Amino acid sequence: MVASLVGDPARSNMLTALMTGRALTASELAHQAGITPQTASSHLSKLEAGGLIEPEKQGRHRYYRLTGPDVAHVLEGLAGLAERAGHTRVRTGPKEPALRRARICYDHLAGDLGVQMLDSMRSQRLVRQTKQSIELTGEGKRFMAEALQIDIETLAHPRRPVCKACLDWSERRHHLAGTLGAAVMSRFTELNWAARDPAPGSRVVNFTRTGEKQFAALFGHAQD
Amino acid sequence: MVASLVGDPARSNMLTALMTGRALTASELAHQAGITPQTASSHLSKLEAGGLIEPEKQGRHRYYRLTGPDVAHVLEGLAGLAERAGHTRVRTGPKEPALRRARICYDHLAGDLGVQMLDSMRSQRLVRQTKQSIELTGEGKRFMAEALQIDIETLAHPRRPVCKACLDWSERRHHLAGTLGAAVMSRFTELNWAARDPAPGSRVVNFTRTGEKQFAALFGHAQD
DNA sequence: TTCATAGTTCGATGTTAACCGAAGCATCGT
DNA sequence: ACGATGCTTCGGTTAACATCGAACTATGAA
Repeated sequence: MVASLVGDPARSNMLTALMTGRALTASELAHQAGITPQTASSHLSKLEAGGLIEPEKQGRHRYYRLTGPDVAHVLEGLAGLAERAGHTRVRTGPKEPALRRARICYDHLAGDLGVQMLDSMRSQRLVRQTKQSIELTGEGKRFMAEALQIDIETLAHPRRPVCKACLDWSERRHHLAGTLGAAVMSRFTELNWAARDPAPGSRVVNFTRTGEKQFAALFGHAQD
Repeated sequence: MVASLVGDPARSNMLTALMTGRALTASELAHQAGITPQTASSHLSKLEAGGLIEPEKQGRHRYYRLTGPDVAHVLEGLAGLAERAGHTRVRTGPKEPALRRARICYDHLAGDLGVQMLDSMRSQRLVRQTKQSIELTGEGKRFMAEALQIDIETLAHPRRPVCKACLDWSERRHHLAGTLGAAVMSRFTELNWAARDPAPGSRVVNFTRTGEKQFAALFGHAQD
């Protein structure tokens, strides 16, 4: 049954990550879904057997993509029904609630707080988001310099964008990635506002008391 | 999550039964899905909470229908994906395999054998099936009279059709209902070809050795 | 009123499947 | 050759949920 494939939270997270049309590797998908590679592997083979995704081997990577636009269409339809029912509440994947609150996504902040930050930046007009790309406004550059002592000019990178929207598996919305996202996260760490959980391999990010307060002052709930 | 609602076999059976557009009572749906009323009640409230179906009270009955054509549309889309993947294999509901082989659906034969019978009748040109209605051919009338000593003329009924296609939950295909379906089943019983399971409340139908043989001779696997 | 039917709620049971650790290929880089 | 990385397979644990029996509510019939 196809529906039961989509029904599982972890698989659903993977599929939404693939909705962009891009092909992603198995480990990227595992990361997006917040599960280990072993578990992801099992899910991916099930999705493949169900004809929803197809793999492409490339070196030691396996890239997966949706098998076709019809799949994306049905997934959108399901999302539409969920929306209509006000049923959009996030069915979180497995494991720790702390992971949903704040965690590391590669090198930047993800989870509830990560999404909240980007939301706030949008409503404060610090960034302009057009379709797939994000751009910092003049206001935004000033803000980063003054509030966080981050010089945008130093963030340019040949292969990596400064701002990038990254899909958040626990929130199903975007948080800030790119070199700016990384810079912000490391600044948080330097300022002793937050620290990665000491447990080996953990992606949880713990905020300090003052960190929480400062974060709220800068990116507190937007009223838009 | 909407998809997980559709993913469960029992719920999926109920939904496909509702795909006709008609509203069905809770017990009818339980019957179609092959589960007890208690279980059905739980499923129905979940489907209602998910916004897929809506109830209508009428006396002591609760009629359920799909909330809209968009729901039906998404369900069709899912079925389409399943089809495309050659993934149409029946994910049966719970319980006894005997129930899937042959059982009573109100008063006629359902399950694997029920579906097989109607299939065979079609390929033998005993019936003509147009969209939603089924009609016995002249050949069919002769067949019923000779092979089963059933006189079609006596089967007319003011409120009930002689032939009717009834959706089979375990096979997802039609079997024969209506007064003819009932007549055939009671003939099978009289001829000692089959008998309802003596266990109280059981819907299982047990075929005798000779019954199996005779049935196969009349409705053996069609080669169409 | 009393009985029967339709449906729900509650509690207990059982099965399924997601999950991860550990170990096993395969591929790439050196 | 060797180690590192990406991914898979295997085994055992755990949590979620479908399932049913029994008891309860509501509606209709006698």
